[in-house]
Amino acid sequence: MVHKTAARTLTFSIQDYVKSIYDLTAAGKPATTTAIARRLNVSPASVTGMLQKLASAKPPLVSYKKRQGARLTESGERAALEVIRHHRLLETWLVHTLGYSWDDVHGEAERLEHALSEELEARISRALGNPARDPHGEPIPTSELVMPRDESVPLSALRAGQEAIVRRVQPHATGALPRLMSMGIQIGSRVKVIGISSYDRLTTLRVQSKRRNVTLGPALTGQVYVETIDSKIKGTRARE
Amino acid sequence: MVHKTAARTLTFSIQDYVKSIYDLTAAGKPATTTAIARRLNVSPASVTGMLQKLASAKPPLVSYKKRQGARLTESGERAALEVIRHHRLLETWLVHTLGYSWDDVHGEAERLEHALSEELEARISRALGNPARDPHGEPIPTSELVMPRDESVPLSALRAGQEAIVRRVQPHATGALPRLMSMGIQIGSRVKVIGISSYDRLTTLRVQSKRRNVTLGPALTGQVYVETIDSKIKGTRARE
DNA sequence: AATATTATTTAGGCTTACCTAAATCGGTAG
DNA sequence: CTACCGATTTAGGTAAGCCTAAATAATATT
Repeated sequence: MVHKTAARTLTFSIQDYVKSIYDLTAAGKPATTTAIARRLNVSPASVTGMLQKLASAKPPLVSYKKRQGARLTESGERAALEVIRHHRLLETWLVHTLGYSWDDVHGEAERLEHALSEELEARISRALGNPARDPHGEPIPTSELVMPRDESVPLSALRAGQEAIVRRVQPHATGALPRLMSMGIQIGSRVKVIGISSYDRLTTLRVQSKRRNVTLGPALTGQVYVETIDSKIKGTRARE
Repeated sequence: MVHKTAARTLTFSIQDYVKSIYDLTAAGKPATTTAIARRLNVSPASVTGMLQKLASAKPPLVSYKKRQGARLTESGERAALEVIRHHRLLETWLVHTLGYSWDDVHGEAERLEHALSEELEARISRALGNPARDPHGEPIPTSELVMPRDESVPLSALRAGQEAIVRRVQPHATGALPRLMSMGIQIGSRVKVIGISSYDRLTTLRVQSKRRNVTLGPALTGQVYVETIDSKIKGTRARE
């Protein structure tokens, strides 16, 4: 059925697309058809169709040239940030007021995000004290749709011996969150890189609070973002 | 776009239909095509189509014979109660935790009700202490999908001189809620019927707490349900 | 009973968002 | 430079849900 709600007149599907494209272009490169398809569990052919549609919408939401992937336009990015704000506020809300655990709210928020009015968004945000991060440590866009800066780097960028604090975890990789929980790693956990096997890129970490060592594969170290201890000590140093 | 969530595999649209039919058949008579159409803001032709579909679904959700209106089957009623439970829990939730006013939550809940998982439903219910009524005084079906009995009668059924307590207000009639608010009537308000003009069916009430008289037309007195004081005094007398 | 009104259904279409199968493009390996 | 492979696009369908216009049935009016 067709549903247009919340984020003005955008269908649920379109909201999902712009959100995915936002994430996929975070690294600077355009989002490829297949990457979007994988993310949305949809065939590549469907993605092509949708991209063509989004690119030729009244205010185009993506810029897109055949076989070159897609990027969000100004409007597209606004739309994406709106959805992301909804999603992350909802996650925070569910954790804070209903006792959900951080590794359990993603799917729930995914469903609710499209049904949130501006009014409700504002009330939730206010009730939570206008939080800047969600339970996974991901920054929440402001009500003016500005995404807060985030200085953290992926765990995979650290070298042996470095210490860091876990700042955020991308909740997409299914299973990543429970995995981390079971190893005693959460947002705020302090970890030290014991070693990285150059052969298979396995990273061994010490989780300080647990006095315990754990080993993570590249699938996880790419999803976990940390702030290294030195950059923290030097304060605002890394500002740009 | 097509969305199937929450209440198992029923589309949003179907959920809306069964909910409407539930309400419309409350009086015992089948729900007519046009009544459903009005309620859902849809053309009568579309309703016919949907009723045919619902009647021939795998487990039929409605029983329906050409030109005779529709009733819910067992499964249809379960589906409706599920949606209604979602809706009323959400209303209660929004009022209790986000400071919404009772005349402002209906639309919000209408959008969210379809996106509620069983899990979230249960958590909300628990957090609220498994409430039996929503902010409009409407009974909330239990988690086993039993609709609590409700002994209240429409204000329009009272005679002059009778006193009663306002128990629930049907939130559908747009504008009814703000109207009542402005007259100082809420759930729990004690009122006394001063008189009913036999000519145009206008009811004049005294709102005890406000020491104030107000006059309501039949559009309102049919939506406001009350418990008369005597039935209250005699306790469980009116049990069937 | 005949006509008018209203309610309902049928018929034919549209849009959104999917899908599969069959081209086609572009880059890499020989 | 050419063949191949994976990524992408085109073509042709499907399913939901809605709509309008026209036909038909039920009810009301005279």
